[in-house]
Amino acid sequence: MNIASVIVDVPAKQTDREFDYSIPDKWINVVKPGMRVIVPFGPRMVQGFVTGLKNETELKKLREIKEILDLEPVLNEELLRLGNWLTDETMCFRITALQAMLPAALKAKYEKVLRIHEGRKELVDERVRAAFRDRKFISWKDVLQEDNAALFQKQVQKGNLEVIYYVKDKLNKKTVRFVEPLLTSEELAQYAGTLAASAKKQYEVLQFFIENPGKIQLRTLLEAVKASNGTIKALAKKNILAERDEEIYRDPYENRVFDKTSPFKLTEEQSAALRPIQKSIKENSHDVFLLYGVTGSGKTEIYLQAIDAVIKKGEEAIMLVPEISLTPQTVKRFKERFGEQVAVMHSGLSIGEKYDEWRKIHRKEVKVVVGARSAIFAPFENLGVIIIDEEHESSYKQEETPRYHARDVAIQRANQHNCPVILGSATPALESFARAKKEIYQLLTLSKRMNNSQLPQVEIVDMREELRAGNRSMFSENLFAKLKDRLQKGEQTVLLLNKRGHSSFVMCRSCGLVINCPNCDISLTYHRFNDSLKCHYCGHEEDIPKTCPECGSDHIRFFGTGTQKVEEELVKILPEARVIRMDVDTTSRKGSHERLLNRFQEGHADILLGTQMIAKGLDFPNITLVGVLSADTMLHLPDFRSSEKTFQLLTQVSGRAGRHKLAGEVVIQTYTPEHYSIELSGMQDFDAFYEREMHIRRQSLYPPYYYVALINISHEDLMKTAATTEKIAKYVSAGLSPEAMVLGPVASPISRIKNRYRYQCLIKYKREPQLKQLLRTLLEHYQQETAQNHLQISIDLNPQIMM
DNA sequence: AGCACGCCGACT
DNA sequence: GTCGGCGTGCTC
Repeated sequence: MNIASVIVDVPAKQTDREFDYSIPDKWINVVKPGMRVIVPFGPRMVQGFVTGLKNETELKKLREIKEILDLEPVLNEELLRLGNWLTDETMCFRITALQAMLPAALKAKYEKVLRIHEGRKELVDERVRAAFRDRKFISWKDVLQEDNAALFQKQVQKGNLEVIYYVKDKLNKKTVRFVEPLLTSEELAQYAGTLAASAKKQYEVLQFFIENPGKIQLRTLLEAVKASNGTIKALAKKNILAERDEEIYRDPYENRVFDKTSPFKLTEEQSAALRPIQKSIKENSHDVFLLYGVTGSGKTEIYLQAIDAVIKKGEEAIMLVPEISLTPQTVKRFKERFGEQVAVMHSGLSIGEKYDEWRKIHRKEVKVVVGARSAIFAPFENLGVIIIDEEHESSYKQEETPRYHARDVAIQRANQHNCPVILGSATPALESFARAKKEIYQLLTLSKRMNNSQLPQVEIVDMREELRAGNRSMFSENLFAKLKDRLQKGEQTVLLLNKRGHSSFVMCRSCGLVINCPNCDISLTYHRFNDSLKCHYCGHEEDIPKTCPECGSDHIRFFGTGTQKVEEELVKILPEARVIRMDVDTTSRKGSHERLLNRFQEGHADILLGTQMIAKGLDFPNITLVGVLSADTMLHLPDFRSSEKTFQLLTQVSGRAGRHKLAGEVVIQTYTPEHYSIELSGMQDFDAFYEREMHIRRQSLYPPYYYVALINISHEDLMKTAATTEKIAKYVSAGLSPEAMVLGPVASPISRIKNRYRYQCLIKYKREPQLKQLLRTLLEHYQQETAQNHLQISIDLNPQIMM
């Protein structure tokens, strides 16, 4: 086996295949599938993944693997297979799939630098030589910044300058400096006696080691003896002490003590739900369970006990949680139960921290991973269970390539490992519930809350009537009265507003002009924080115009309501209330999410005001009121799931109230109280909602009755975009069976982003075995135009959002 | 994706 | 004649 098949890190259609490399003799039996290597590719060096080994190839001449990056494969056999499955399933490049399964730290960085060719210094153009005066290497990137790039290029052509291609790891292993004595305590004491009288600090350090033998972290030592680095250095120089850097894990949860908890006693309902899961774990059978339990019904305890059973069996568990509810509170529950056996993975960690958590899994130092979507790729080898909490959450679908859904990956992996999958939710995705009803999934139901607490009382307030009654504020009489009441009682309130920023848009009252983003077809949002207008899509930022750019009038006004504005309003009407605002703006800094929640939990605030991110996972006993300021914001989005999303959000947020001893109340403000998703979420009646929504889906031919695939096309030129989409729609339509429907072309809901026009067409189908092949041919056909970046085509099978 | 190679128009 | 623009094709 002296030839390796390698997938190179060049995400392009033409390079999306294996390339063969010969393995240098010294590395035969060292190189294994799943390892990262550096290989020459054309004139440069690139990173690649070894996918297989073989003895023969059709090629006459092979180039050699230049370097091996891993001691152990980073992808095991199962994950390599999963990579192929992902590639096929999401129609991405193989390299993209492989990289998606690994932490970002393992992705290569490339650098191209120039150096004067040895012995040719005199031949180099003097202007170029001048640039090299104070350095040996010049980065090609820097050369391009300057206006004499051509000069350098010529020198390269002449062979006077050498081009070196670097492949660097993003990988940084964190090290900490340790100090340890090289002598025994007796020898140290003896030596201390010989020290000069002036070397007081050195004497103290030696005393320290006599009392505390063994290695110690340098920083701790310096603090303990109040010495400086120089003292240690001096002793090290005399070979009394040794300094050494040791690799450590960054522990995002260091300095935190988790009290060990034991399994709670389950209610009868919980036990009944856990039993079939345990059976499946015991028998290694690949079952998919849908754990359908109302908010507060104790799903987490079932997860914990299922994981416990898996650990006892010597196997491993993956626990997926939506990104926004991966709160310290959630993590705590798992750390408390399983202690050091838990790794945590979420976007709040730095690249290095994520890498360290990943390594704990890779080195089999942990048994459980709790994480967001990408944790589904945790490199465990004996999976015993995969759990997806809040399985309906759209964040389980990755919105960039590879566009995978963690639920599908979970089922695929569990199939390979012969282990069960548990999908949990109080408001399952329609697709999942339908599958449970068809007995593809096993339905487990929890209909009662724990602690015997009742589901909260929900009141729906018609804001149109409030307006008619002369109340123009954003709080209805009812909600305001209840807010005041809680304030008096010292109980807490959660207020949900599904919009960030201050106002949703800025308009001129004289001519009606709405200030739009110059690059995107979307209105700019006012941000009070720096008093500016911001585009949420391309990041464009500008000052608020003093006068209307269209008509010159100064009647510029803010419309719509954002969390910032509500906060200001609260200060006005309830000045005594202490408010914590949580949205993307206040939680962008690392750990701020946690800090705000802690403050709320500890009772330093009366009202928690926030966007969607507060709807999940909060479990605070003192919350007795939940207010939804405007339930309809999501309802009118151009998306066939908008009713489902609205129902889920309202039901979830309602579930935050009255989870413990105190009873909870919910006030939902809306302009469309008659809408079934609002009405039924008020009754917390998922089953009725399911029936109602399924009926609509059947009539309108949407999932779960039909599959959908979305093709997005973008181009700088509007006509070209429309024309190409038209052609694509025709082509797809012709290639599919008559039962399939192709809708469009239509302009995307946001018809322009970053100066590119966007069109889409939607395919609805039941069974089209040739669909993927057809789409692949389509991509191939436009390959040239997409390679030149004029045209972008993205295909999303089972899209979660229609933008 | 890069990068080389090659073909064409514009300039010393 | 040569420089540099971009279209074309290749990378084990």
